[in-house]
Amino acid sequence: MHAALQQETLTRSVEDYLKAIYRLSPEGRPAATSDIANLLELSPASVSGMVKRLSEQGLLEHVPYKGVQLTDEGRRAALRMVRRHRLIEAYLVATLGYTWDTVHEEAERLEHAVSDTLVERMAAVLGHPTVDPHGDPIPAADGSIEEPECVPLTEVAPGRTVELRRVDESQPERLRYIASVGLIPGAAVTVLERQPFDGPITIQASGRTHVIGHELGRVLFCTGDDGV
Amino acid sequence: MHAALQQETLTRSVEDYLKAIYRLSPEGRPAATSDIANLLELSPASVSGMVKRLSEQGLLEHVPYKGVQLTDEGRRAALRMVRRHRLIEAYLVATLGYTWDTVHEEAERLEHAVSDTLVERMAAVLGHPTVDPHGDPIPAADGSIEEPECVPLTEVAPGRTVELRRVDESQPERLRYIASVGLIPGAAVTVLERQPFDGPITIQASGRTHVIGHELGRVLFCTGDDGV
DNA sequence: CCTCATTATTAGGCACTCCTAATTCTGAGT
DNA sequence: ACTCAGAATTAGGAGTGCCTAATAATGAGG
Repeated sequence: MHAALQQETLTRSVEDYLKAIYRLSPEGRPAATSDIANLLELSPASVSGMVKRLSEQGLLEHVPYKGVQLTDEGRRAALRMVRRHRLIEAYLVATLGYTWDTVHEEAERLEHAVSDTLVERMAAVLGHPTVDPHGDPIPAADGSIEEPECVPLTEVAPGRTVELRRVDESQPERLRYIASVGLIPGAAVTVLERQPFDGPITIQASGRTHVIGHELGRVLFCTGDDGV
Repeated sequence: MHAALQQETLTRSVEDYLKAIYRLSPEGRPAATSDIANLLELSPASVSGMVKRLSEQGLLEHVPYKGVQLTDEGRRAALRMVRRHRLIEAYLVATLGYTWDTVHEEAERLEHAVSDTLVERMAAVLGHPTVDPHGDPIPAADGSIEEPECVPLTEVAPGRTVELRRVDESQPERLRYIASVGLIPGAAVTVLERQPFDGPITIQASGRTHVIGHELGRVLFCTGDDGV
């Protein structure tokens, strides 16, 4: 009821908290104070304080010492930010020469400044894209979001060829490396070999063979021929 | 020396103060506290406080009870914001369907969020424009700005035909009216009649005749055939 | 079931940016 | 010169959002 009123008055910080909590609570499992503090690079004490305020405002449900979850209103606000962020990334890459390693930082600031009108115009110019440059799905304006069923490359059986859908990484240097190896969303990747005990993975992508670490494999999400 | 360091840390508020003071001190004449308060819609007391802090930071020169001027460093920062604002306006109008009456508000928020990189890319996409949609000159990246010699329409002699260069107005409704009468930058305007005592002005623009109030005439800046 | 490391919260502070109310300064007109 | 309205400043206070240090709760291992 007062959602519309508050929507106008969320501060930059609040928007960041909501986005972080959204990111940290897949399937609505509660997020821990320390994880939020880590993600936002703040002290746990600061997070405790803000969480308390946001709970009182009805954006979060907080069980002290247990964790925090978004309310419906909080989730709406979070998804609005996610939509903005990903559309801005898509727009900057498509029209202003940004690359996927540089676009995150710019979007991180712009997402708090753009109007709904501007976001929707960018979406229209791009033909209403459904994924951002990293392959992350873009929530619809009504807040609905469709996460494709993906598995990390670390779980693809040797011999299988899969399509790379999403790269869950934000460090620019790592992204540049990943792109340099041809691992961009849409690429076909064949797993040639997988060493046991979280060892390296040998793959073929864009016709070349590469050995990648297990840790890197964990951020590369793929769908296979059978839909998984 | 510490200019570069501070550049990174100017807050939104500080940027707005600098921009306001720049606007209020043509030719470096000091700006009055109350004028700044008016423009930013703040109390004079708030302005006094901020002015004191910014003076201590070296962005302003303040003579208490007299007025405030930008230092070189403050002017640089102000011009940077003006450049951003006007380039953003030009970009939004050129590529995202904005009109001159709606673009100011969006730019007002974006100017605080964009990176130098983004601003320069927008400039490049537009072919480095020199004026914004209202005809205001866009400062160069080095801070130089070239104000064309203009006179308000209220000072153009009857019978003269001039070119409308700049419309110094930001209220959307007024801008829509002005555009509806064909008074956009670049338009040729002939002054047919001027009533005395700040009375209305009869003009011809886009082949039609209009009578406009003195107050409106004061925001329409023109250059004539003889350069003035 | 008790202890203790981990995690979270509260307490107390600070910087920023705004406010209203009270005070002080300035300069124009007598 | 003096007064006084208007402009500017200072005083005091509030909300946000962060911090460090101190305290409290949790739950895993002995």
